[in-house]
Amino acid sequence: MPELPEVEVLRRSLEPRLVGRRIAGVTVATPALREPLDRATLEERLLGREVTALRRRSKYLLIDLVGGPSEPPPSTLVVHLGMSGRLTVVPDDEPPARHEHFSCRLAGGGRLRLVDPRRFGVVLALPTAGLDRDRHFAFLGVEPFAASFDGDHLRRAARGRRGPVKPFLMDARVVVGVGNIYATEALWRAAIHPRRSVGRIGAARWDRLAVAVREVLADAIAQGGTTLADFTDGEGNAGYFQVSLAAYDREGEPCRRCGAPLRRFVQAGRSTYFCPACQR
DNA sequence: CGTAGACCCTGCGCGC
DNA sequence: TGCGCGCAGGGTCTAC
Repeated sequence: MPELPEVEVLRRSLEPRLVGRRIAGVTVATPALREPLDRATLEERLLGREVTALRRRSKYLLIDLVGGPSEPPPSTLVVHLGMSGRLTVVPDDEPPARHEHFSCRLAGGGRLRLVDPRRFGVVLALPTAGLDRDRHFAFLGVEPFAASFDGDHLRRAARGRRGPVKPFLMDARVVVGVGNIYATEALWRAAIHPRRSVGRIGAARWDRLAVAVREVLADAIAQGGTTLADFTDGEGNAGYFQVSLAAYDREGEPCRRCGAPLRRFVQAGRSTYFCPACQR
């Protein structure tokens, strides 16, 4: 469910509600997420600490923490929402929700909780120092809003590789944060066929694609993300970029550029939508 | 080596 | 109304 824009929207909404707050309690209700939750480590690295900042790397939300009884080194709560995760702050008297697998009680009131029906999410606590050498982050590629992400980056990354451009664009070693929706949308914006081989894309097309990726992500962030079923920000608000989707989930509907009916097919196990007339 | 497919899990919408 | 099927925004592992 959440790609980069949704995690960024979540980060921005939670930041003012969490920075400066202290974690007074940790509850692990369901350890069996994509990776088992380690209650002892979570307690050790979270309890009694104060939130200093919220960051994002790829589709991971990073909640930085300092302090605690024994002056421990800074730690970071890492949360990945998987497909169906929702992270929100709710009042203390809010009863535990179905699929509320993990929560932190905040000193002074409120509870940060993860609700995740499909349990593809990840929650872990790591030392802040050396975070990017952790296995979850060590092999991640460039952030799409970094200065180094451009057509040239894509062109060089594609060198020596084969296969269609859409799975390439979704490969986090190439560029992070671009999932099925935004890969579909970026290719539509750049008028590139999702099946086009990466070996048959010239510099001009790579440039166009890099611009399209950045634009579609920025537009989605500005509109609060895409809510297909269950994405919300940290206060429970839905996004509304779904009304701006030009290709995703629009099989049979007219292309907004040329009017031809959009088509759907399955690529690398995921639904892909494209305009057979103007995406080449 | 890189790429394709299965798999993890629950919920929902659809067709019968 | 009820049931079974297919599908869903992610990532990782195995098999070629």
